[in-house]
Amino acid sequence: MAPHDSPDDGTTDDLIDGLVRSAFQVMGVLTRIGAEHDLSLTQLRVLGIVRDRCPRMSDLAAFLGLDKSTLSGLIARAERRGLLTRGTSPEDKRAVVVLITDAGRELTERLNEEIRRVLAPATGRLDPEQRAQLTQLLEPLLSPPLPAVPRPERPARGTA
Amino acid sequence: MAPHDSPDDGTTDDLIDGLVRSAFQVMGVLTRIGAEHDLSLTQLRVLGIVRDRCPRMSDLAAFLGLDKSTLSGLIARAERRGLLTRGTSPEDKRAVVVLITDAGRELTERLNEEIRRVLAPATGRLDPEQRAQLTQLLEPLLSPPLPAVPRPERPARGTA
DNA sequence: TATTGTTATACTCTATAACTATA
DNA sequence: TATAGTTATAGAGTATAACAATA
Repeated sequence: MAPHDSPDDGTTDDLIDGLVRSAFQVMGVLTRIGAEHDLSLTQLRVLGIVRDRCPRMSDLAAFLGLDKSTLSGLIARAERRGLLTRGTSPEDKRAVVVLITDAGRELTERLNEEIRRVLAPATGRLDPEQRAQLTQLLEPLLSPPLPAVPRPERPARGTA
Repeated sequence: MAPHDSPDDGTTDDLIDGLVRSAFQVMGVLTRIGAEHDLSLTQLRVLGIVRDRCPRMSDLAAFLGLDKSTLSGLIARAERRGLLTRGTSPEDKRAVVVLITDAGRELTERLNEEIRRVLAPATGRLDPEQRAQLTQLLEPLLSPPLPAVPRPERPARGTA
């Protein structure tokens, strides 16, 4: 009867169904808005991450679940468009850090506004109390984001 | 102060942040599980849709937000692997309907089990009551799925 | 020797344009 | 004439393998 062999559930299967459907819907919105600005979903995501972080290539790749080589191409294309820049870490001369440019930051802002605007009809179907409640219920499910370290402040004592 | 110029909000921006993060997380899981079976995210999704529907190519393309030509390739690859078949509509000789095969259905079942298993640690962080509540709060945000019409029953009177 | 990135290669995903067949 | 699909083509996204530089 039940979709699988858990004792009593049903709540879990319904929840997963809702989460998956909502995920596809959100991705649809992000994909469309990105496409209107010639950005893939991944590039949109990279912009959102690099907006307040300067991650190393390898950390970013790991976070995104992509191979290093994939990231090389992704960053190269964004760099060619003037949205991102590569910098070298003072601590490790092998490492490359990804930095957002002013143009990239402006585009990211515009993108975020559009996302809020397009999603507004949906989120508006809940009242503020329900929105807060939904946000709270979602929180325990979320994995932690990349630590938001804007820049390495310490001059890497011991290495230099 | 506020991320944009709404009157009082904050609840909306936090909610969107949560929805976007949860979407990327769910997509990450689906992408990984799909990849383990040599399926792209889109193909995984198509299988899930066609599991209990026989949509026409154009309807499926519209629902997925893809061009018809993109879907042709997608279905062709899945057909080559024996997961789907093409059929012709009795009502409209131009139309092609997409049908799942037994192998496709079995794979879809296995995929769904894996998704539930991988997502279990996350959903398990909520108790059943919270899961039901979260599902309910998500519901108003969701667009309707493709109508689940398994097969055209009526022999298309007037055309034949 | 191990790690960080890049490059070369190959395949999938995707859209645009041109085409065929049916309505 | 318009709609449903396919094919050809081209560009982006992706991973694997081989490589250079640094740790």
